[in-house]
Amino acid sequence: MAGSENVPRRAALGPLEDFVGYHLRRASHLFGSDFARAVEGTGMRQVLFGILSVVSANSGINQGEVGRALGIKRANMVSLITELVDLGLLDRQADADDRRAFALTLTGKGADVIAECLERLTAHEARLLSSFDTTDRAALIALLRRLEALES
Amino acid sequence: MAGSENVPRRAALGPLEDFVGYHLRRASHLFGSDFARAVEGTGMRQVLFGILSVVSANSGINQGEVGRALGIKRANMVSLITELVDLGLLDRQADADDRRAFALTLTGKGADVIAECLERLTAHEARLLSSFDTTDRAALIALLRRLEALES
DNA sequence: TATTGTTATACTCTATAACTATA
DNA sequence: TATAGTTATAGAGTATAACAATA
Repeated sequence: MAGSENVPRRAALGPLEDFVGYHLRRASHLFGSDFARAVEGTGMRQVLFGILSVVSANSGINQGEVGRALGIKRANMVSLITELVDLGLLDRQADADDRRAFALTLTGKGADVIAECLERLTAHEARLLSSFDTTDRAALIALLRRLEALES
Repeated sequence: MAGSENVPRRAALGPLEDFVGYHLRRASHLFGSDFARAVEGTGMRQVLFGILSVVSANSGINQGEVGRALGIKRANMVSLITELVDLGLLDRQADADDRRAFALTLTGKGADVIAECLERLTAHEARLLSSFDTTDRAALIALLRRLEALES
């Protein structure tokens, strides 16, 4: 049979093959790796970009709210925000109303980085999803959102 | 309007909302957390269970092949396999044909642990996917498999 | 020359617990 | 009493580079 030689078939996965959790993990990791390649040189990572995105949509928001929106624990937000402030992408100012909190805003540089990444990431998603038409993509996102909605 | 008070609405995500990669990450994390709860007390983790599953379906397979099937780097397989051997779940014996390799097989205890976890994990997936009918579930897995197929 | 397994190492993400200062 | 932010710390997954033994 032509074409049947030298095919490096992969080992069967066993019961794992039928678990949604496994496929989510693999697909997520694949997207994560490609994300890193896509934004190489910008200093961005998935978590950091997520934070910038939420702040850009909610100027003046505080850490806790950002973390809640993204599923990041308070304790872990601290160094992430500090990192973004140190990079000059985020501005952290004492909140006028609540002296415990900080109001976060994007800096000009932060807005530039987001814009640059958005361009690259749009291409990155388009590349990975090149075999997906509009319906497929919408169906996938809809299914994933239903899963996310389970979060306590 | 009744019911509109005290709704702790979450902050908007901004551009992030439309990225498949983000939703994959959140959904995968959710499944991972619930996986851990489901198998609590068995000593299993997602990666370890994956390895056991592949070995169970390919008795005598070596580390490299398992890693390739699961997307785990050779270097990281070493301690994982050692861990499973030390737990008495995996047997590692010199391969008869290739003296560089080890042949991996499940121990009786390993088979027991897999069986126990399979039962719990089936319930765990059923719980998370309780709002998914057979068609939804199949559609989701099919979409995720198409993404995984992109892997080099 | 390629491959199996190995060691060493580093980075990132996430988790928990305990603390402070404000509300 | 609850919340915003913090510190310290640990666990886990993944990444790269370099090496020995064998194919």
